[in-house]
Amino acid sequence: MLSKKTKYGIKALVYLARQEDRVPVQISVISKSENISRKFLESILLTLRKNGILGSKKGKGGGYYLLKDPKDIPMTTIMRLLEGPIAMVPCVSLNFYEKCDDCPDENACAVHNVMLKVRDNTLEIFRNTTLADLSD
Amino acid sequence: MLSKKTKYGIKALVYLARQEDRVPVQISVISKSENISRKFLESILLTLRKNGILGSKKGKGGGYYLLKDPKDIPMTTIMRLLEGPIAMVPCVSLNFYEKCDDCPDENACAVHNVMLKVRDNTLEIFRNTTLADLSD
DNA sequence: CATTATCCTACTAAATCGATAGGAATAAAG
DNA sequence: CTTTATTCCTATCGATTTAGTAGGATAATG
Repeated sequence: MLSKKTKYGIKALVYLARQEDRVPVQISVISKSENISRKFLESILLTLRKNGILGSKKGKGGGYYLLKDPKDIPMTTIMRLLEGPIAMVPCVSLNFYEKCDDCPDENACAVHNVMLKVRDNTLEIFRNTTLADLSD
Repeated sequence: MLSKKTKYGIKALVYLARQEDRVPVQISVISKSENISRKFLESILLTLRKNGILGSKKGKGGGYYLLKDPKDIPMTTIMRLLEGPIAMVPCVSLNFYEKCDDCPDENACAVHNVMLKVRDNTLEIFRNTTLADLSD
């Protein structure tokens, strides 16, 4: 299940992508429009900024804005940043790989093999979907 | 992320599917073979039995056994039973549907639409994969 | 009746989730 | 230079979920 953090993060990014110019948008504006707790959204936007997706400006007229063109931000990037691994088990994760304690041989593991298939399919979708696609 | 419960459950089912005859297998045998905590596995097998996947026999020579042919047990059934929804958001779930609090219009929601696509793909895989496939 | 197994309920420690609180830092406007 | 508006940052918190554990009840076998 997708966390609210990720869901809210995506919604906020879509909101920013739909802005015509790159003028900073305040947290409170997004939070009201998308029905997201202001403080919670604040922490989400902060991590997006710290990871190079958003820029920010303090003080009056400040807010957040996209640093890149929406079509250059794939879902894989957003998901990995906010949600973590895309795979359902760590042993089939590309970016968050971890060996299973209980499993002596990955290639012989039935779970491993189905989940590999699922990951490939999901990854394919996320790779081919950018923030621009979401914003249409 | 897949819970250990689901992962262990699948592994145990595969173990049972690989048995030649339908003789009951004791929890402790499976737990040792698959490196799963005995007590934890006990509770997992219990829910599988309560949901018509496994049969059980008490006392000496007792244990758990599959009630159906492995090829008649699709991953969808196992997943929904142990893990819950297959979808990443409740608003695109077939069996565990729930409306989002924050979302006034599902069809206009960017998150909804990507996740619908992901669900379709994942579902397709799980529908076409049975316990028999996992056991090969 | 003794042994061997599942059955069942309840409990628990640790982690994660979804926030919330409150002030510091900074930028703009007057 | 002061006020106001905003992000920045750290810390905390209650609820829920996860991954078990404990211990006895129940039933089948010999």
